[in-house]
This record gives sequence, C-alpha cells and structure tokens, in this order.
Amino acid sequence: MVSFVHPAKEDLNLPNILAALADPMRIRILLSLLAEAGCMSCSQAAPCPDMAKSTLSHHFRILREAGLIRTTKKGVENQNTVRFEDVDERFPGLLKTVLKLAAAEA
Amino acid sequence: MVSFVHPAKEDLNLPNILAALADPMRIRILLSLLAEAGCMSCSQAAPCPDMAKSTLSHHFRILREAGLIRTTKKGVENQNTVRFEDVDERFPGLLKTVLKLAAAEA
DNA sequence: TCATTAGTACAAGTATATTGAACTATTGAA
DNA sequence: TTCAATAGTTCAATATACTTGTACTAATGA
Repeated sequence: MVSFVHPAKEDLNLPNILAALADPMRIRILLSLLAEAGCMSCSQAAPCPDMAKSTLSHHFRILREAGLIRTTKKGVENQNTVRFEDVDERFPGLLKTVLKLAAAEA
Repeated sequence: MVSFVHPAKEDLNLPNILAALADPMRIRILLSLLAEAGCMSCSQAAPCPDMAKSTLSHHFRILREAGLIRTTKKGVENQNTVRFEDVDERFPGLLKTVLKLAAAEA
C-alpha cells in the first residue's frame, strides 16, 4: 500500500517551496493542475508526455513533499490538487505571483 | 582581467531567477544586500562567514548570471547591488514577494 | 618591490536529478 | 477467480550540479 507524505500547513517551509518551484517542469505541472481547476491524474497533469514515468513520479513527489499539491489514490490513478489556500495562508501572494508570471511567460 | 556577465534586462529568464532564489544562502545574500540599501563587497554581503570563498564566489555568480545582482570591481573588492528595478519590470512583484516572505521567516 | 587582501578558476569529491527495469495495487473482462 | 492492462512507485545506475581546497590574478599600500 502506498501512502503519501503531506506536510501539515504549519510545517510548510519556504526553502522547500522555492526549490520545488525552481523547476520548469514542476511549474508546468502546477499550471496544468490549476487550469483544470481540480483533480487530475499524474499522466493527465504531465505537460510533457515523452518524459519517463519515474521522472514524473519524482516531480510529483517533490511537489507533494513541499506541500504544493495533495495526492490521493482514486482507483488505479492518483488525483492531484494544488494546495493553494494552505500555501497562500502560510506564504501570502507567493504562489499567485509566481504562477501568474510563469503563465504569462508560457 | 575579470569581466562579469550581466544579462540584459530583456533577457531575464524566469526559470533561472527561480533557480537562483531556490537556495537559502542566496536569499540571505540578497536580503543582506538590500538591508544595506546599496553596494556591498562579497565578504560583507556573505551572511555565513565560515563558508568557503570559492562557494561564496559561486553563489554570487549564480545571482549575477540570473540577473539578480550587478557586480562591479572597485579596487580590490567587488561592489554588488540588487537589480531590483530590472527584475521588477520584467517580473512584477516577484522579488518583493519572495524577499518579503523570506525576511519574515528569518 | 613585496606582502596583503578580495575574489576567480579549476579540478576533485560529494550530493542531487534522470532514467530503465522491476514491482505493487487496482480495475475490468473472460 | 484468474489474468491482462493500467497507473504509479521504488530501486539502482548513470549523468549533472553543488562544495571545497588549491592555485591563480588584480589592486592596494607599506
């Protein structure tokens, strides 16, 4: 059985979050998740279909352990959502600012 | 003769900037530079005196090549300033948001 | 001219990212 | 039930990036 590590809201940590946001692939995953305004499986959310599954899994783990997404197992897939409110409460404005700029660049 | 690489304002690039901001030591260097509201040598700006000179030089180079600081040689020292306006024009709000949150954490 | 100071450059070791292969869990169909 | 297919994870190996010591350069001042 796979169980996912999700830090509590109060344990969100700025260096971890910034490190997670520092990878263009992970930014694109977050934008993709937000564009669908809800849950997506890892494969759906992946904006780069030719990337190795294991690499993708690694990126989702980084996002999850930084507290940027929440992952739950639904059947054979995972459902991922952005923890926007949690992150915004702890670090107001950060996610909105970074993702807005990233979306504008893309 | 050492000459420094400074990207033009229009070449500032979000992934590079986020990657540069993803290291706590580099965040502390930026905060230290801004706290003095101006120029500082590398050694002055370094918030961690027991770090190897070469490591420090490496961090200043990352910041410089991401376009976050400008370095000029003044005598035997370097003078470093944060390129706040350039970065803010290209990526409005980013630097202010990140550094404010980082300062609040520290 | 020579010692000192501030920093850079390079090479070596150490840490992190990427990938393929093997594995687990769930589903759905025979 | 059993079996194949699907979606992800884990692990081990390789590739890339960070850290540091040593050697070097450039400027200053005695």
